[in-house]
Amino acid sequence: MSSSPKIPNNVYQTNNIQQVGCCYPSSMNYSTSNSTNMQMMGSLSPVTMNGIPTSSSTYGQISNAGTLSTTPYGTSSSINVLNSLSPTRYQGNNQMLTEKVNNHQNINNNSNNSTNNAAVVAAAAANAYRRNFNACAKPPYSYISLITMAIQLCPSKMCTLSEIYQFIMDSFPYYRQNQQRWQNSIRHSLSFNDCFVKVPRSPDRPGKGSYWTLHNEATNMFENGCYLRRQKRFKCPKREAFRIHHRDSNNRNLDKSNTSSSGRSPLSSSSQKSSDDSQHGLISPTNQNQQRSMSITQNSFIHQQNTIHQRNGQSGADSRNHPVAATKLKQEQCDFNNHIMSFDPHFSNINYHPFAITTLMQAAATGDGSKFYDNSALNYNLYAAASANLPQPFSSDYYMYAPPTQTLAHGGM
DNA sequence: GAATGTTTATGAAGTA
DNA sequence: TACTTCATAAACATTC
Repeated sequence: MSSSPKIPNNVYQTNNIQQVGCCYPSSMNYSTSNSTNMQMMGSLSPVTMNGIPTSSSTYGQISNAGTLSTTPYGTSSSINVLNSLSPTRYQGNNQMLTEKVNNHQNINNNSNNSTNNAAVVAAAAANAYRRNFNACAKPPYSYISLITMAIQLCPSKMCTLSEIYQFIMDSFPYYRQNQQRWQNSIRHSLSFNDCFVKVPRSPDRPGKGSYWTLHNEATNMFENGCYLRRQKRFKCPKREAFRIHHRDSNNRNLDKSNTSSSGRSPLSSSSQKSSDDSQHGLISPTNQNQQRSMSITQNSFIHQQNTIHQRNGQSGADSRNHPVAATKLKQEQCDFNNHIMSFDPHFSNINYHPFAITTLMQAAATGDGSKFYDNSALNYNLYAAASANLPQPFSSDYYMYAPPTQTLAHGGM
């Protein structure tokens, strides 16, 4: 027998495409620091993506080339090719959109059942391809979106914090870096936003941390399916009423109010949300609105400066926020909504919105791959060829595909 | 002690 | 332009 580690049930592998599944709880250890196998898979360690070193938890799948790749799940004879150029939705523009639609229509017109089936899986591969080939780009999804994805894609609709972390890292290579930074933000988002509700563990499932789920009335925050920015922030009515009440109260007593050195309200209690959340209760208000109002003048000035920067083709002042690519993506989405949905009935259903992460991630399992398209017929053929070797169905709750490998470049055309 | 959870604070960017 | 949403940092508390 081979000395290869046991392959989890939800992991499949072919010579051409590795499907790296992740079934909650993730049973796979991707840490390069603990796995010599991962170091074997990539020729470079630490791995770099477009020159940017990744964290120690980087997957082997995004490593650079190895002629014979050994992974914890087996051996692959394929060559992972990264850093090659591929048009991506992060780099979209109007012309690309037009091309995409044309290609999409051509695909629909010319396809038979066989190629449709191929396209189902190819679509997911294409999406993952784009994701992986943009590994250093920040995904244009907010933390609230990412958490929502994790919860909604989980069959039980509940995730622990660590499972949310894992989902994000599984799905978006960008977040395999600077984990302390974004994980703090994730925790903040969970606590701060009313749309997330903490569910205590049952006695038969002991462990650290609670489960997190979506508030009953917040399950449709992203009803347009695009997960980019919510139309309106969800606020629990009870909490909002409490906030308003207490804000007014605070305003009346503004002169008297005295916060501690940490700025905490006397009402603040770190245990309050947990106890109240489980009962859909209330939390202490914040003074954020007041503080924001005080900074409006400065904010407006900065905003003007950034507008000038953007007119000149420069990014905003703060690189921490969404990259310019996200702006382009949103423009692309806007163009799509305005000009394409109107004449393409296939996209009139929001469930087919190509920017919906649920569409992207579930297509291989349930969807119609023909709704995907790419502006490159070459790439489409590669994906279609790749799909022939993809195992299905698969049982993983969360899944993603490694990028198509170089072997496809020869076999696909 | 590490992971998890809560809150305050600040500022960038989007929207009406 | 005012307001909202989101990202990030940090302090601190709680839980395992």
